[in-house]
Amino acid sequence: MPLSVDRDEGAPVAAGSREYRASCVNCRLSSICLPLALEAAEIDALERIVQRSKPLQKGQYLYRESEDFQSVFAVRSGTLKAYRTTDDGREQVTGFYFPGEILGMDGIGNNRHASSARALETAAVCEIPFASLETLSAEMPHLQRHFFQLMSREIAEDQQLITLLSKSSADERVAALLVSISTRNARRKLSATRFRLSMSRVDIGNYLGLTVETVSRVFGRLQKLGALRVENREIEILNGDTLAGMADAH
Amino acid sequence: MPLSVDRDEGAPVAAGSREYRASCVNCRLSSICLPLALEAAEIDALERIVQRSKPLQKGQYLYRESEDFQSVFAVRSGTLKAYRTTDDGREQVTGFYFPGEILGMDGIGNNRHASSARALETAAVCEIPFASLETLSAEMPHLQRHFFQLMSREIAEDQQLITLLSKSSADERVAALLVSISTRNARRKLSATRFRLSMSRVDIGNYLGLTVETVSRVFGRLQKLGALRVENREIEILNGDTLAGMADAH
DNA sequence: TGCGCTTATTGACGCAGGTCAAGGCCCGCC
DNA sequence: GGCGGGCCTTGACCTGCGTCAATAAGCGCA
Repeated sequence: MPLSVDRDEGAPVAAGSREYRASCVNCRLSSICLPLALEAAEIDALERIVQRSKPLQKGQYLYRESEDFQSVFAVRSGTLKAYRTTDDGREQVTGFYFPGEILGMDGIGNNRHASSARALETAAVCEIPFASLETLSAEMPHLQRHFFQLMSREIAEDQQLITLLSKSSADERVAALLVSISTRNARRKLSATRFRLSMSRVDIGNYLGLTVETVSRVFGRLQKLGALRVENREIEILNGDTLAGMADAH
Repeated sequence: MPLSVDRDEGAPVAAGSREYRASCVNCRLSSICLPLALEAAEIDALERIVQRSKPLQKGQYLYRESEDFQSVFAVRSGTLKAYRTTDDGREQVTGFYFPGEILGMDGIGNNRHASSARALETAAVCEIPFASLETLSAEMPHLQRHFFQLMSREIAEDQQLITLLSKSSADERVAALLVSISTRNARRKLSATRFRLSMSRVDIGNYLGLTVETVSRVFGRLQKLGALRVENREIEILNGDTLAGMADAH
């Protein structure tokens, strides 16, 4: 039996709303996506620009590299990966995005998506047209600040990945990813110790700058150490301290 | 004889202004730092918040990791490096900043600098208090957009570095850095083919995820290939195409 | 319930780049 | 102008991870 199901995590806590327009007030992810001290009127203005689009099937694109940039997106449910393609055709996964997280911000710079994004499983997103967001930000200082902060954090996270790729061993990289997923799960009130990986070993390896084989061997090693129990894509963290220790050592 | 001297590249084109307040209108770097269609009144408002601080000596800190975040900075002259320290004391250089470029944006996310920055040689910067910038951005849509774009580009550049670290050989990494420096020099109307590296081999290696020895050997190899002439920190690019080819291959 | 495809594991082997060590050179300082 | 310390180079050796290859295990589909 799978440890988690693919439910719509962004669903309103109280059921009943059947309108199409987004309802940020009722969204249980808003504490992650919009941790803002906004007035009721402000939230209303925000909801007016946010659109819930239809769910993406596994493998479907949310946007593609070098397409016109129009919107950023908040994940409601499911997982997406973002990746860029190098001139010679290789791919580099630049991030995994879980419910409550925002993606697409790398396209603002020159009005063109700098990466592609596709669903790793059935996923739903909220679309936030960037032009509207800009207008609204000028009127709502909280919102402006919030987006500056979101982007800044994305920079800081990328720098952490840079450090990881540049300085850490295969074991440390995998440990760091698992810790990251665990932490992000906890933020969403899901289990920090048992979860199902939505990405393949190939994606993990690609993200961490490793081959599939190495990722597989690392899982084996971590399991032998007793830090982990791996069963296909189901993960159980048996010793979080060991894992955390590896993650930021070196 | 060194190929370049350490002059104040941000100096006004026309001499004579002796005021302390920044003069963006006259700054020859403004096309890089502020490529904006701003009204005279707007530029004036901007200048009022920007402060020229006293020059940094080589090795001096502009800011330190985990210090309170107050401002972002634009480089006027010289070069700075930004780096973060991992829990176990290792350093990871996350970027080099040349005249006209902006640094410090990774601190916005949680009001604390996410990295340290220090001068690689005598350097001067313009300080831009972020609180003032936010206020001004709310009034000046162009400016707001400009900063969203700047941050977005920083994300996109970090992603490029991620790809480089994850997928490229030592030769390709070094080639990519040299091409990057060359391009950025050209933007500032300096020679794209002859320049002096302001950073040590250690810094280069650290940035690119390589050891000093490897960097040194790569310089040797590139020289043997006839792509480059290296004399201590003086670089002459003899075959830009070869270099560019290596930089984005793989 | 079985077929075929994709995904994951495991082993054997090679190599790019790390590590260790030894000089040499540049440059600031007295 | 010579002394000292950091910076850079070069060589010899070693190892972690990539590569190649074979097999197994999951999963959608009929």
